[in-house]
This record gives sequence, structure tokens and C-alpha cells, in this order.
Amino acid sequence: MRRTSLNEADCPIARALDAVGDWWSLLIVRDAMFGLRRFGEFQKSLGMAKNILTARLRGLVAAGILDAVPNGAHNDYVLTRKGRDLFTVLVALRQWGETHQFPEGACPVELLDRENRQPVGALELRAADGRRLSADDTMIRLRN
Amino acid sequence: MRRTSLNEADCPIARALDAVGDWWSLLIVRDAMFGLRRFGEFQKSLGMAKNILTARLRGLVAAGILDAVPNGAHNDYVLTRKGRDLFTVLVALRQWGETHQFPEGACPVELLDRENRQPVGALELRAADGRRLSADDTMIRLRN
DNA sequence: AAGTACGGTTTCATGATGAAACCATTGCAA
DNA sequence: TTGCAATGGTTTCATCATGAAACCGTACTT
Repeated sequence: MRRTSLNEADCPIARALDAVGDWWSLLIVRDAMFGLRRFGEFQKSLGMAKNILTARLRGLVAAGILDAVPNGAHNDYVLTRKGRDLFTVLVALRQWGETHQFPEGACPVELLDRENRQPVGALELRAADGRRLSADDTMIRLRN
Repeated sequence: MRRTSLNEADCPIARALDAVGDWWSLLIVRDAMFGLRRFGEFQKSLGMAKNILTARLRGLVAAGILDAVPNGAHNDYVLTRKGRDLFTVLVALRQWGETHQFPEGACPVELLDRENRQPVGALELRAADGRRLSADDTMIRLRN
């Protein structure tokens, strides 16, 4: 996959990208979250080369993001807890893409609250005491 | 950069990844958000090849994520609004990396609320009416 | 028994990446 | 003013990753 490995990095962002920072992995996770599970479904949805898909699926399984569960002759690829926890990352990318990669209001896909079919709100970062935080309100600290 | 282009995709996640889905871009943005702005600072921080850094900086400028502002003989690379809005994406990756790519509590870097120096809370997704939402509470819809 | 769909693997050409060398400009010092 | 080093790149080239296509084995259909 990647030439230089970041899985020893101190930064959790770097380590996260080491697992899912390539061109395809997050799209596979997106499709898995939508319900796809078969090799052919992913391949058709993503239009990617089959050998690359094989490599990515193996990588995601090795990373503990997908489980390969035997089903008949072949495997179903289903998200683990770790994989499902990428939901927030996907939502963040989605919301950024909606507002910055489409003309105003032109994004044809919406993420809705299932209960009342309304668009969801923007992801929010809050302090322990509940205040909303922006980038400037935060800082990085190295532990000990 | 990428062999197959996703900038025509309907999915905002795909479009987002088309801009920042490669190995280095989000790490550059992370560093820029931390305050780095000079070519040499990025190169030293990331340890990446200079020609690749050149290509990535150009790509990020072309995508409107960084501005190249002349400073003396050379450029400073500073985040645009669009680039700063990637903060949420970075926080999502950070939180996922903290919990899943390190042993429990072993992540050496913390994101703090600047005001009271406490760790920030987890990113939250909420419905219009304020309910907290998980993946299962949401659905995708194609507009019209 | 033959055909077809599925889930891959193999092969090969080509594009992206990375290391190293190279170069131009600026700042500084002798 | 000349020389030298630091900065910010660009060029070159070897190597790795990607992608298209062909191929293959198994299972299910007819």
C-alpha cells in the first residue's frame, strides 16, 4: 500500500491515515456501511480493478475494520465495531464535501435523520462542560 | 495524483476524497492547522520527498484548501476557509485513531479545550431537534 | 453435460512515489 | 565584494503501486 509507514507515529491522525488513508478504503467502508457485503457488489459500486479490491479488502480485514465471514463458497465482508466507528469520519468528510465540493445546495445526496426525514445537523465538537468548540478553541498536548 | 477521478461523483464523500484522499494531503493540512507555513517546515515535519511535497502543495492550492502567499523570496502556505473547515475531519480521524490505533489510553497526544485544559468530548451528530444520532439512526436520500 | 455467474489470481503496461542530485535566489559574514 | 550556507524548489531516475485484461476454479442452472 503506502511506501512510508505511519503506524508507529505518535499522532493518532497519522495512525488513522495509515489504516484508511488510501484512495479506496474509506469508499469501501462507506459502501459497507450502506449495506454492501459481497465482493461483486463492491466492485460494481466502485468500478475499481478486482485485484486492487482484493488487496484493499485484505488490508481492511487485517486492520480489523472488516470481518470476512464465510458465506457459502465465498466471503461476506462486514464491518466490525472498529469499522462502524468510522461513521463519524465519513460524516465529517460528507459534510465538508457537501459544502465545499458542490455549488451551493447542489449536492444530490442528503444524510437524513431516519425518524423525521430531516437533514442532520453539522457535527459538533464540545468541551467537557458543553461549550461548542472551534479549531481556535483547542490545543494539542503531549502526555507526560 | 489519483488515477481515477472522483470529482464528478454524486457522493460528497467521494468528492472530498478526490481533494484530500491521498496519503499526504490531510497531514499537510494538520500541520498547517498547527501553524506551519513554510515549505521547509512541512518537509521537516513530514519527512516526505521534496518533489512530492511540491506536488501536494500545488494540488492543495489548486483545490482552494491552501493559499500560497508570497513572503520575501518564497511562499507561505496558509489555510483558506475551506482548508480550516477540514478541522472536523481531522478531529474525527484523531478520535478514531486514539481509540482504535493505540492500546487503551496509550495515545501520547491529546486534544484539549484551550480554556480549561480538559480533553474535548467526542464529536456528536445531532438531529434537527437535538437528538444524538448514530449511524443506524440515519439514512441517505437522493434529492429529487 | 454444458453454460454461466461469482470470486478471485496472474500478468503486464503505466502512472505515482521517493531518493538523490542539481540549481537559483536570498541573507549573512569575512 | 566575494564567498558561503540556507532555503525552496526542480530534474532525473529507479522502484513500487495501480489498473486493465485475461485467466482460472468452484458452484449453481438448465
